[in-house]
Amino acid sequence: MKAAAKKVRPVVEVLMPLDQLREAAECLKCTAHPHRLRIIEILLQGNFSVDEIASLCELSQPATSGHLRLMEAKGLLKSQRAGRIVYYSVIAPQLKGIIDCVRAHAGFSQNPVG
Amino acid sequence: MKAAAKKVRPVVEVLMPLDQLREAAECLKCTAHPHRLRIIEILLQGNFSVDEIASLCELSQPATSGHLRLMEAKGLLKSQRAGRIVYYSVIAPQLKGIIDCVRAHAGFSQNPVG
DNA sequence: TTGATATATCAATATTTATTGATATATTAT
DNA sequence: ATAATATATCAATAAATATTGATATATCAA
Repeated sequence: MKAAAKKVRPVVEVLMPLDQLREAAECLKCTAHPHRLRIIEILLQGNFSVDEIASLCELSQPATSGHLRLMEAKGLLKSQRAGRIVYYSVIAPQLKGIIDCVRAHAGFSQNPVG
Repeated sequence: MKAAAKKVRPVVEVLMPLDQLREAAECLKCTAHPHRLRIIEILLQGNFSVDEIASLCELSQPATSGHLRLMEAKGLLKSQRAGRIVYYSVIAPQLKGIIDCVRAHAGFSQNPVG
């Protein structure tokens, strides 16, 4: 062996590129809000109008609209107008995974079977 | 049938209680940062010192320490001093799930097999 | 047109979070 | 005690987010 080999720790496995981490962080930040998590929970079960979501969440209409538009702007949701009603729905597949993860670790299970 | 039954939409399945959503949001908010995601990636592969993490992440020492203590304060990590070196490690099981979710949707797979 | 309903936008303030460098503390070796 | 190393804290400014109510727009019905 040559010169003082500096104590080397096991090399870390491949890490995701920063760009991807930034994107992921954006998405996570968007979901990191209790009311938005609830809205996502609801929309994972179907399409709902702003009004329906507002009352299911017990939120004001403007607040609900704000959350929905924020998530739409980030590409997590999409909206579709039918007359005067606007229906929102999930488009980002990662939302299912995030909610599953949240449920899994909150002592809550969607299918209380096991 | 009696009176005008108001058009009823399929009832939404059980939603998580707000308290749990608040907790989950706290945790998500904490992970929703590109450098912290990287730190979590690293710590999921073992225990590392502040210095090691700083250089793996190309972050300053104070910045690294700040992120680590924040995550420790939220109960996601723990630290253990050995002499003058402090090793951090993961304690919150949900971190694995979050990183898996992030990897799954970033066109990145840890085991580039399939 | 008017009125009613559904949704979106704005503005203003409050709160939180990020970022940085300077400095403090703790540990070990001499 | 002093020096060197490893980590933590502080302070100050910047930047991002949340929250609320008032108001605007759009659609439909009469």
